[in-house]
Amino acid sequence: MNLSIAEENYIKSIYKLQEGDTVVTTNALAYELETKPASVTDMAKKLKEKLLIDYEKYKGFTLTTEGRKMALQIVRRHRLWECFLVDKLSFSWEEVHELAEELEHVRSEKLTSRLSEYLGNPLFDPHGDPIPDANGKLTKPRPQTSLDQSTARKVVVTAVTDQSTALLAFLNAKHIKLGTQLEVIEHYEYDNSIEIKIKQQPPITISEQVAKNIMVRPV
Amino acid sequence: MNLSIAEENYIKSIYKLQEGDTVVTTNALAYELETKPASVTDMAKKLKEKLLIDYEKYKGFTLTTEGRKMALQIVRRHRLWECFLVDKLSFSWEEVHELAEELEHVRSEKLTSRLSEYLGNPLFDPHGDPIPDANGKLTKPRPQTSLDQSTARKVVVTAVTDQSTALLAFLNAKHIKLGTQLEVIEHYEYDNSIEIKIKQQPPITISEQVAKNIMVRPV
DNA sequence: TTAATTATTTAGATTTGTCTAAATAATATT
DNA sequence: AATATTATTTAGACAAATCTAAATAATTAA
Repeated sequence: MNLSIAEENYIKSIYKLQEGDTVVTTNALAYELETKPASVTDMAKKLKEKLLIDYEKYKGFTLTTEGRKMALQIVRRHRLWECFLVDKLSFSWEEVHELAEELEHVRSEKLTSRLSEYLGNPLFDPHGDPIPDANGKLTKPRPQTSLDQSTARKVVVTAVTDQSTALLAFLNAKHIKLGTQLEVIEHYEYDNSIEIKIKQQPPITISEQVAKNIMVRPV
Repeated sequence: MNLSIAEENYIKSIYKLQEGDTVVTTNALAYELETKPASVTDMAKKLKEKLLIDYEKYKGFTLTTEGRKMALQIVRRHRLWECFLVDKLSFSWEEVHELAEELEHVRSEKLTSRLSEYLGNPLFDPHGDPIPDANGKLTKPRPQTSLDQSTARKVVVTAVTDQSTALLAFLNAKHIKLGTQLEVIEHYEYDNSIEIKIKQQPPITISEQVAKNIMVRPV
């Protein structure tokens, strides 16, 4: 099955939005892909035709087994390229998403497996997301909660769920990156903001909105 | 100036065919791009509009200064990716062309310069072709002649001009690659075939056609 | 349960890059 | 120089991916 770049992007986004067995709606997908609902309907017909999604008018979409397989291959390539850019070319983790978005569309099983091998067959990308193996098998994600839900005092940052430039820039300014150790000092119930301390730095306060997008694992 | 992948491929092919100041013809470009002359004419109008080529009806095309600049950037990316695939991912030099053909279209100055740096700012790609620097400056190609014109007895293979799978497979079978040392034993005037010897291997005979496509440098 | 709102789809148009078939220009041949 | 051949361009069509505006279905609220 040979997909166009556009089709790959749709499949990837449906995968991303599907989370479990949720049905993906037309509007949600249009928003995710920064396109119009009418365009999504058009593409949905094509993907159904190719047996990559289940789709009935007005009922939303879910990936078929074949579609999920495709999605996992794309995700695999995306995350491996992110590793490459960070580990080998010294990009910072907030810069790599866009580039990986392009590199992921080079479809070569041989390239992908060689790249993976070269990187030491990593299990997680720089954002902490698991990398599917060649068969599409995902390593169980590390036990993690969002910072606003965490009860532990000492935690490590394992992922950031919102990839917006705004958030990533904010975290960068505060010197918070993957692997950064945080100590939770105080949880203010009034607005759910959190006071944290990073080693050798003065404590800072983080809004609930930010805390929700920082994933952590107890140390 | 933001070019589509199709436009980039046209610019690159015109650059390739232009060699010096030759005017590129519609048919030659159509053949190179494996497309139809009518399509070439269509695209020529667009590229002229964008000031990347000089073009008058029935008179062929040449790149403008701006067009040549674009071409050199694409060529730079292509050849750097070839280096990466061979040096880092252990691909053999005859496999990398197609993959580089795709990777070259990721347009990021930062990625390109980081990649170049990571590879040690190489001056030549695995086929022996010079890599333009960030400003589009080309290193003078190494002094080389085709094997059929070479007068030296001992030579090194520096490049292969014909990238066809057939030739590359042939060379592979004979264990001839970039950097291979050859000793010219005999030049048969009858059919211009050449008898050569590779270290620790029995002598082999090579047709004029093959010899024309193997570039060598005296040792 | 009807009306209002929101979500989704359809119809028809647009852009990019391509094609075939026919027309025209340039070049080669006699 | 007239004719034949080859190269190039034009005209008109098509597929992919998108869009806007209008129509229709589903959902929510009164």
